[in-house]
Amino acid sequence: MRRGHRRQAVLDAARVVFAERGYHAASVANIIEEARIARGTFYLYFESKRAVFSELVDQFLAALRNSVKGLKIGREENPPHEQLRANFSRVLALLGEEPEMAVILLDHAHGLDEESDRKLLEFYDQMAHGLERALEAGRALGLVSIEDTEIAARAVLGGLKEVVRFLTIHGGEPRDHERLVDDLLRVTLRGVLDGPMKQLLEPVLSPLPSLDVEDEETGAGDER
Amino acid sequence: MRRGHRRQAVLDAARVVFAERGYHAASVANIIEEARIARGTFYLYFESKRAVFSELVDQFLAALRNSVKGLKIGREENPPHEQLRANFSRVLALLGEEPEMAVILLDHAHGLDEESDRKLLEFYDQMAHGLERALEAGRALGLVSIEDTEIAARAVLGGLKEVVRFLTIHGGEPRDHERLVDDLLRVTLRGVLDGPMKQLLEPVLSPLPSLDVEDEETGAGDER
Amino acid sequence: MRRGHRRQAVLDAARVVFAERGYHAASVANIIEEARIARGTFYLYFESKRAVFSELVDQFLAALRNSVKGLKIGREENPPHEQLRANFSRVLALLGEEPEMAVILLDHAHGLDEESDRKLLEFYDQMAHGLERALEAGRALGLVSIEDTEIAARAVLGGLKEVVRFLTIHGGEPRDHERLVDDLLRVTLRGVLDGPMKQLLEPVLSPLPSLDVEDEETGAGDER
Amino acid sequence: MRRGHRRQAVLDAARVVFAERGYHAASVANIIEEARIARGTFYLYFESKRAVFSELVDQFLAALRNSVKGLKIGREENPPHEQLRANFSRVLALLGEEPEMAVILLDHAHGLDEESDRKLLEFYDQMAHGLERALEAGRALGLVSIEDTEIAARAVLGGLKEVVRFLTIHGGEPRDHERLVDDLLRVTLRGVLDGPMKQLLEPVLSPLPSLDVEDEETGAGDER
DNA sequence: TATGAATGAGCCTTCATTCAT
DNA sequence: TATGAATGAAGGCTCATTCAT
Repeated sequence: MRRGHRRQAVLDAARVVFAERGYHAASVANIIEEARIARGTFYLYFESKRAVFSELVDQFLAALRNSVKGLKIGREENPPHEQLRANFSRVLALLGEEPEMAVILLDHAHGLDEESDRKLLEFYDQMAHGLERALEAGRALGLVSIEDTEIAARAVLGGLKEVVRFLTIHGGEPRDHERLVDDLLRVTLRGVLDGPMKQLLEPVLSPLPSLDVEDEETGAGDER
Repeated sequence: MRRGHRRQAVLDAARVVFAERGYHAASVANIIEEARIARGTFYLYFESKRAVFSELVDQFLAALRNSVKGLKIGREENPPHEQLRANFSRVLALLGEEPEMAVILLDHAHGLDEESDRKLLEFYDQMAHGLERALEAGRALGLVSIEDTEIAARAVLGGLKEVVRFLTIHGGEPRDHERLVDDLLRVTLRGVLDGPMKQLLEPVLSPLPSLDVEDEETGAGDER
Repeated sequence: MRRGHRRQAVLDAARVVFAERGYHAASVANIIEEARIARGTFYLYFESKRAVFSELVDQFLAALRNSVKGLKIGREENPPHEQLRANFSRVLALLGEEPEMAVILLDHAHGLDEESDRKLLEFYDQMAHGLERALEAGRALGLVSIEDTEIAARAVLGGLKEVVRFLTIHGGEPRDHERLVDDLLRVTLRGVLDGPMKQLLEPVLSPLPSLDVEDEETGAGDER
Repeated sequence: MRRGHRRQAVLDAARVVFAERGYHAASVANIIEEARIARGTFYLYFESKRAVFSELVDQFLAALRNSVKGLKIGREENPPHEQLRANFSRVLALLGEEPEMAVILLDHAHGLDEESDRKLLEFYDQMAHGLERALEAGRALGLVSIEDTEIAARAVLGGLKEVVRFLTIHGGEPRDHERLVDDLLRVTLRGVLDGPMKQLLEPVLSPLPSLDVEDEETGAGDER
């Protein structure tokens, strides 16, 4: 059996097992059983249980990174919202294709060790920063009104994550891909979008979150 | 030392240790060291390591549940968006006050056992259903346009979770509470809000997510 | 509460608990619960769990010893077999009155530590020696034919023990005391064979135990 | 090292350790030290400390059962007393060959858990029932006079057990096997009384166990 | 390269005993 | 004398990793 082939088989088995049981509950025994190899063989291809896990996560994070393109603004480029939509679509497609990795990433990749945590944090930071830059660009163009783009970016990121978790882990009813992308984009963008119509919207939006000075809800009584 | 006092001390120590290292990396040895008690004393108050963890999570979930009030619609009630804002405010305040529990809940409470997973899932389901009902109510009033309220609710929930994770775990710069609540509400509501001003907004929104028939983006470029 | 009274209460509780669960499965917690005293109180009266157990056993062994009288031969004395019968009767009565102690002695008093084992061994040795001396006296009088009186004594002792175990632990149907004593004495003194056919059997039996020189049974085929 | 070989080595070590210290005082540490294996190796072959112990006992009980043959009556069969003698001989030989198992069985196998207790009790019940059937057969043939065959069977069983205990645990002087078997058989079948004086004694003995119909001893004077 | 028996550090838990009140 | 919270030694068991074949 070709070396690379065997190695991949271990990765595949590990992915299934980790997704099913999480990092700690998954034992090397489970993995070699799934991969139908001997104990020692496992360590011929991977240094440790942690190493397989890390490789799975690293590979997948790389794929996710690759599926996200930085927004480019220019006459020849697609309009920003289309670029954003394409990113959403690719990311959701990737996660949909690899539900095991979605589970692993969302539920089991945290808190294993400093190194892994750092890498994961870095990844989400990158994603968030990408979104943030897009929002800031939007602000510069007068399309985005929200000031705290860092928070907004995290919220958008979190919305994506939770929807994926809902669909893959919670067993939510599968959605049509295009429609799902649209819905997410709408929820996301209509929240931050703004523009020349802002004035018209104000009557609707302003009563909402006490944006205005004369709004006197002191928030008192809201604490538990 | 009063019995309840000592028990609380163990809970406090456990909270710190679990937040710092996660459930598995945290040993009973760590907890009793933090609590400065003997090994046996720990088991005087808790049946097992799992039991302390569960109690921490259960208590906190209960507090979170209590901090969320179902939206009531009526003349004497506050307007829905204010009720929603109050919920956001209370939840964020609670999580802000107990950052350790936020860490535990968001990063370490998954995948420990079926029972715990079920409880956690149930909790998030409840929160999501609450939001969903609110959205559906909004739709009935013509305020909310998005159809897939289930997805929208999950997205909102995820936004909240991720922002909390960002602020407590990723070490994001702390925000002013009121402003944070406002921002989250804006991101959330402007995404789902709709109403009489919709027509005016269409020129801005319609090019976005291929809502219109004549929109010809075939989804090309979505492939990964 | 008088000191002795309280102490006795602990002993009583311990007896019940030890008989029910055995030495190891019985915890100090069980005993104090049964005695309805506090943990510390237990140690006011006894040095250790082992100490209570030892005291129970020692007391009972003493009682057993007291119930056994050495056989006296003389004109004014009862005939030996009556003295033996009386001993059997008293021992069985005592064990019957304290089934818990019978259980403890027969099933749970072995192998706890060197010291206790020695005492127990000593006790059984004494009992066996008493029987042995009786048998030897019988031999001197030509009443007892068996040569290995040590083995015979142990066999008799074992018969007694097993019958008691059967009646108290195995839940054997209770017997009428007098009849039981008689039966045990008969089995012991005359064996199980009897009846009008006894004389006829003698020719069959006598070659049995290779008492005779001309006995040619090679015993071949009996080994496994 | 062959798998079965290592497993047997663990069993051997465990047998020695359990016989020496009893079940509770024996630790897995003791066993692996005796077997000169690592901690984990022990659990490679046995599920638990209890499991090794049970296997030892179960195996030995099975061997004992196999060494006992039901008595068969018929022209071609050996006479019953020879069959009985053969059984005694085989059982004693087996116990003599495995003194550790004798110790374990007699002193340490009680009271560990319900399941084990049940099995042990069952074993002794089987042995006792075997003896009982033999006695009943004897009664039918007019060879056995004792009525309470259940008690008699237990007494015989107990005699055997105690003699084995004496020889293996109490450190009794080893006996010649054939002679020992004979002696036990004699004690069992004919009791300890014998000799030319037997006939003379009959008038003395017979009033004892109320064998005779016309015997009117009311049991007076026997009470303790 | 492949195997799987062997290893041993480490963890959770129990429970007899102590001690401050 | 009585209490019961606190103690900590000790033991059973798991499982990632190693190594001889």
